[in-house]
Amino acid sequence: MSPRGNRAETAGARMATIADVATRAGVSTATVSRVLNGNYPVARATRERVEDAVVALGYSANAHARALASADTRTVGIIINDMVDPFFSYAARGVEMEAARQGRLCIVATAHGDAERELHLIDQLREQRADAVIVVGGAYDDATARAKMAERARALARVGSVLVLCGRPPLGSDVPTKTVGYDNEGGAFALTEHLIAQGHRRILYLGGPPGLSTSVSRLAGYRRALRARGIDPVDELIHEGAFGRRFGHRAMSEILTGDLDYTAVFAANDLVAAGALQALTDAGVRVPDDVSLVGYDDIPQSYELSPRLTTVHVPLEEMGQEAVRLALGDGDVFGRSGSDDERIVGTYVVMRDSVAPPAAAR
Amino acid sequence: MSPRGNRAETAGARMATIADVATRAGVSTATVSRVLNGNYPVARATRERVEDAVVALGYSANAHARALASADTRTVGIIINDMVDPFFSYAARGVEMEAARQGRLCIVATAHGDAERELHLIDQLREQRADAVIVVGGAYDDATARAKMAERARALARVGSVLVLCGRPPLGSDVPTKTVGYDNEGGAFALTEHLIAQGHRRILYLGGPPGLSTSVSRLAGYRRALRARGIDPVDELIHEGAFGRRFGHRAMSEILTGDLDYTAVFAANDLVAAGALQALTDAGVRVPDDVSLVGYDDIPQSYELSPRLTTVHVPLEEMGQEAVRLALGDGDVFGRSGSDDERIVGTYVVMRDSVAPPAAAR
DNA sequence: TTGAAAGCGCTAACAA
DNA sequence: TTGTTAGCGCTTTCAA
Repeated sequence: MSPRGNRAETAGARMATIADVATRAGVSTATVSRVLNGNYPVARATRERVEDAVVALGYSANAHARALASADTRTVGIIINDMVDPFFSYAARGVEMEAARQGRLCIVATAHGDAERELHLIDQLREQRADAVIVVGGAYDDATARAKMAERARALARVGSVLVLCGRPPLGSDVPTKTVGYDNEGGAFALTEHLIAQGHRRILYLGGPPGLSTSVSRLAGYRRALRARGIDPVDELIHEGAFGRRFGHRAMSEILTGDLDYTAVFAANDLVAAGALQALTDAGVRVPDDVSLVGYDDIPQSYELSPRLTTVHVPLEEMGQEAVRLALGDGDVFGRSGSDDERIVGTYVVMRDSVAPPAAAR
Repeated sequence: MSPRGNRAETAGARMATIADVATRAGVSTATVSRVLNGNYPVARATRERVEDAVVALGYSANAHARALASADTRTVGIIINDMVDPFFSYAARGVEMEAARQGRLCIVATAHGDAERELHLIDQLREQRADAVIVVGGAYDDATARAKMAERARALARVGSVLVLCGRPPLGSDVPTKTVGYDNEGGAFALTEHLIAQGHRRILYLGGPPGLSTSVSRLAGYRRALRARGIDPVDELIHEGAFGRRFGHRAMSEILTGDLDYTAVFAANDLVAAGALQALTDAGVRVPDDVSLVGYDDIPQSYELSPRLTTVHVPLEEMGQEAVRLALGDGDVFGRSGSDDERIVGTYVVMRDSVAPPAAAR
């Protein structure tokens, strides 16, 4: 008997291997491999015999044996914060669909904002020898975190994989990563400018986990736009916290109970804006008549709010798609297309119905 | 030289294998394997030497070699229609989180409603030897489709995996599958009854792809409830189509241009309801004052609509979690907990603000 | 408590 | 166009 029983024996009939197919077709395993992969010429008659044997035996190639014997695994890993957050699920959709287009499978894991867990997941994905590991979303960008991440990037490179940072600052040119990003600072600047152009001068900034790179950049853009127009950003108008709808609702509600003075709200993302909008509406504050409101990301829901939300469009799905292209190429016979290490996707302000001049200016 | 270069050689330094660790620690590979897996006693001193070697070498076990040599892959596959549809992303979240809790990775693939693609994905997941393959969502339940799916179920069983049908009718007790479901017919019945109890008699039924098991059941519940109250379901009030927001909007808009008579709308899911609500609102029809509206699934967005939507709560995330538990157990040392093949999760009507008695009755 | 060694199922170099 | 065969890196039986 063999040294151990494998799972299929447990399940009943032994499952067919390439050797069984070879025997039944009267050829060698090498030939079977060739027809399966279609990478070497095989005589028509031979091929047909092999194909028949495959069907007759219900043969299913073992991807692990294949991965072990060859170079790549036809698998990509993606790490997101949450499966149901539109920011992440749209990015994941881009990754999954592009991977699928290339015949690759997609392992998706969630870190829920926990940096340690993110590192652990990268390790797990490295064990899987995923052809690429794509990490989506902002990061807490301190030296320690960067060092740990850089170490993971090198470890991945050592096993022939590649770390792709998606919507997160690069780690430095000495670290083997690819990155696809977009300009948070610039987008926030443009959005704030739009508000200022409408006449707003006291703009409440709401949301984003303090220290998270995405928050930091958006807040920086907000500040720079104010200064550029000679307005001094004041701390009492800046309320960081989180990226969720719940935070938006709670923070806005609290602020509404006070006597803070502002004519517009810059929510750090659309979810926060949605929460804030609900608080505003519940309090009888009309948007945009009484206060203007903007969001960020342009998730589809932002179009469905009433009023439809003015926001910055971020091509989340395209980001995901670009991430796998950058790492793995087009998947075509000519191999990897661009050999650059960084890609920037474009964003733009989309003006809808949640912004108007402040009441005093009308 | 070895017959071929592997990927790591391409990438530079050869990556460390278990043999390297063994050499450096001065033990056999068997011992290294033992400390890595912690499944056999190893002397403390030996263990420490091995652990040091692992760190020093930056060793990362090759999951494929492991999968090849042992029984399970610590991987589960899930097939959904779309990454960003809340119905599916919540189910996927349940699967991913439970899998993660068990230390398993989750391969997620999308079929976009294409039955052939779904079968193909099952085949791919079988090649991966996923410990379980979970298929989420309704199916077109004809004999051919059932036969093909049954064949996949058997093929999976042959490689020691298991097919889990989630929110889809069982294939019959002779087919090796597990299923976790919920009562669509009963939920639709209860929801329709609620509408009737409010005084509605002409209830528009909107949405759901005709023939899809989920649609079929919901429509059946709607019809049965009407008949139970002596109301004859009439075809002119039944408009099937799709499960998306866009369909809801378009269909409702069209109907609004006609002179169809109804006092309530039963949308086949919340997305359809959201689309319909927008059409209604845009047309100046007030919900629930002019017409009542209900949805199905209770996705979080349905709480955020105004008015908040009355709907049937379906525990999507729990369904996903139950699917992996049913297939793989709790992941604890005592092995699989329940050995049943089917689990039903409970649903209930959640009454919010989108239903009122018809105007005529007030 | 440890080691030797036989596979797991496949690919690809080499030879024919 | 095809076959032979040496691995890929790990687990597990068996023996010590």
